Amino acid sequence: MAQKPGIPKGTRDFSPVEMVKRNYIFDTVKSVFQKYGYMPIETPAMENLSTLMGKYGEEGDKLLFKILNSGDYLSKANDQLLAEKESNKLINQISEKGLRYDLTVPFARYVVQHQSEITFPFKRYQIQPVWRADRPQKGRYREFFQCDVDVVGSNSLLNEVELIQVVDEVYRLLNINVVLKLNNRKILTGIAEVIGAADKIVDITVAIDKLDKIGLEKVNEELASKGLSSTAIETIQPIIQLSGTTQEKLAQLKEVLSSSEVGLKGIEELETVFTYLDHLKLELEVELDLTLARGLNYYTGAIFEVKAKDVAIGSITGGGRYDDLTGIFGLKDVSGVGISFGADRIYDVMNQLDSFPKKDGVRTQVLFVNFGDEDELYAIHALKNVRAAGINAEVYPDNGKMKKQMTYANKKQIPFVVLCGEQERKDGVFTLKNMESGEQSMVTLEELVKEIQASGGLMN
RNA sequence: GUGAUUGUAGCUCAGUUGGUUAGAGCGCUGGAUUGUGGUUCCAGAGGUCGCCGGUUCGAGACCGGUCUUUCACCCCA
Repeated sequence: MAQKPGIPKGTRDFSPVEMVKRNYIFDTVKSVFQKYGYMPIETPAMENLSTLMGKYGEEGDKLLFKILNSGDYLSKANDQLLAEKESNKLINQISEKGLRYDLTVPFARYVVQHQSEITFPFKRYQIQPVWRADRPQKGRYREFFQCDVDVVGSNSLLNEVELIQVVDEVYRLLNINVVLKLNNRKILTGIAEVIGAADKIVDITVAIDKLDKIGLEKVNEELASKGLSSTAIETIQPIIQLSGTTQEKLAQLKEVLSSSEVGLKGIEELETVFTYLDHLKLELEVELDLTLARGLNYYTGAIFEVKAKDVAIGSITGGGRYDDLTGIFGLKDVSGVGISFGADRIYDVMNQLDSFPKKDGVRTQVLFVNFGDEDELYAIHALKNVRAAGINAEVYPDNGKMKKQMTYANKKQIPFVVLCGEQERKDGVFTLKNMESGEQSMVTLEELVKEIQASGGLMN
């Protein structure tokens, strides 16, 4: 009995039509990355679990896909744990590999492992799928592609500025209106310091991140429930509700954080970045947003997030600076900063806005109808010349009915069809049919090539 | 992980309080048209109603479980 085929939850097949669009996104970001001097690398889909575990917080560990050891994976398992169904404790006995959760941690691993061959600062980009075992929902998949650009081995804020330029250029090319939100983890640390709750920084950032979602009152409730005193909550009110221009916000912050060295350092960094951005006069809207926390706990400086203005789908790009990601793997004092473009969400946004280019440049421009035998030979000979002229062309592989071959051309939206049977072959010509207008004419090979090239080739 | 939601032909969906042989549109195949697609007309093929179990004389419909879809929460691209 034939079983119904299917794919795992949260994964997707991509049809030719979708791939053309996806590749357009990949090609666009790649071209920008390369323009700024970033070079490609790739890393394996699976990493050692020890590389992945503990890098994304408790929640992240849960969302890691673990791979069962090969062979008799239970043979080394502890009997007692097995009997008690202690899956969490059993994991490291039955699994030593996992699917990568993002591209940043594998990159840090790569840098440490290849440090002797790398010239710093190292600028790399990486476009590969990542996997997360959470429940799929709108704009969330279990397998999705990230397009990462990172610089490691440089503390300069010029890198932050450059990455913002990359964001600006990518989204201008893709024709998406976005706003880039900028914050600095040092400021968040400073806030926690000022209210004497340095250990609560994660709780505080998570709570204020929800401001525009659940409102001020609920945020304060959450802060209280996490054990913050009412005076502490009182102290950070002006920060949560900061308003005015960027300059005004920074000035207010300076006052509140005057007693915190890290806090002031964070403000200074932001000021520098904003000053550079002012000089560059980007079209991109850059907004200082203190409610931007981002969950990944390895960020130490700048934090970025990009949202589409016209589509509600969550962030489509995110990133930040991490001062010590390579430290865990034994390479100290290498700071890095990077951002990640979420290709799948960008795809969803562009689809909703219908902002993909109409002409894709990849589909077949002309189909040669197959009449078999000597006519077929005549066709493939001409076909070779047409292809040599840079035209995407194919011949129908079987001497099938005309109706079938024409239907094929129609379905594939091939704009031209060439008919060359006995008569044409004897006269050394071709019948060229324009599938859009229905017109057809007898032409020589040269005229055929010229006409297809002149048409721009592609209908939508 | 928590709370909802969906599943009937290749696709989109009807299917009455539980009652004979489960329907439509689109698509597909063949024909009208042996060298002409996208329009039209005619005919045909295609379904263990997601899966397992239960209630019932009788289940596509009701109940339980499971998988799947979509959505919200947590978290995140």
